Amino acid sequence: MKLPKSFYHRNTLDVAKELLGKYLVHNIEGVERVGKIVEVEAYLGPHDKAAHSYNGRRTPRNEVMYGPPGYAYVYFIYGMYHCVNVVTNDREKPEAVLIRALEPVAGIKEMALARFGKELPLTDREYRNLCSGPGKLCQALSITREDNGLDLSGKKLYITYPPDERESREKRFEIVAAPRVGIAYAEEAVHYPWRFYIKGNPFVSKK
DNA sequence: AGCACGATTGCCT
DNA sequence: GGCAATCGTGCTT
Repeated sequence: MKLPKSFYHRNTLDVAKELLGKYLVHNIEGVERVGKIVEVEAYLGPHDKAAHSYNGRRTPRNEVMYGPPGYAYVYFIYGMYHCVNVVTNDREKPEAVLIRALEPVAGIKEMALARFGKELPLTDREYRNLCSGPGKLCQALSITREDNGLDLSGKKLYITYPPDERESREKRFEIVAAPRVGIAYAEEAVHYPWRFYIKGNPFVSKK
């Protein structure tokens, strides 16, 4: 069951935390690649020095952040990687949540081909490395700028509740809040605890 | 038109 | 732990 638009149309920090445990799905020619979201980061618009929309910056790249919530903001970084975000809160409030890591759920054969160019089985190390970072998960799910602006309640790229109802209703994990990664330039925002991940999950990025 | 750099990753010492 | 890879983007000239 896909998340309703109202899920995204709320306070971005709440959306970020509640995205943990949900399933991100990319459907490529009928084959679904699925991962459970285990790590995210919130970017809070004009007053967040780490955000692409800091100080109201609005360009062709980040235009999607200024649109309605519940859409994908995908950008290209370091000349070789992509990162995928969920646009949140109100229209015209340029806020988003970066998906930083997934626990592989389905379509793992296709993920392995996209990431490592090899067939299953993977080593334990490769398996843990499949989606344990924002660039890695985009490579594994073949998410590119072609996916920028997609409706996350659509058919191509979407987010669902986990299939086990109880899992979504109960809290079966603890959430850790920590400083965000890779934003050393962001001055006072460097220490904001807006990175959230599932405590103890082996697929979270870093060690 | 030119240029510095990035919401990263993986390889090397 | 250090650092190269690699190029689109945003800002300056």
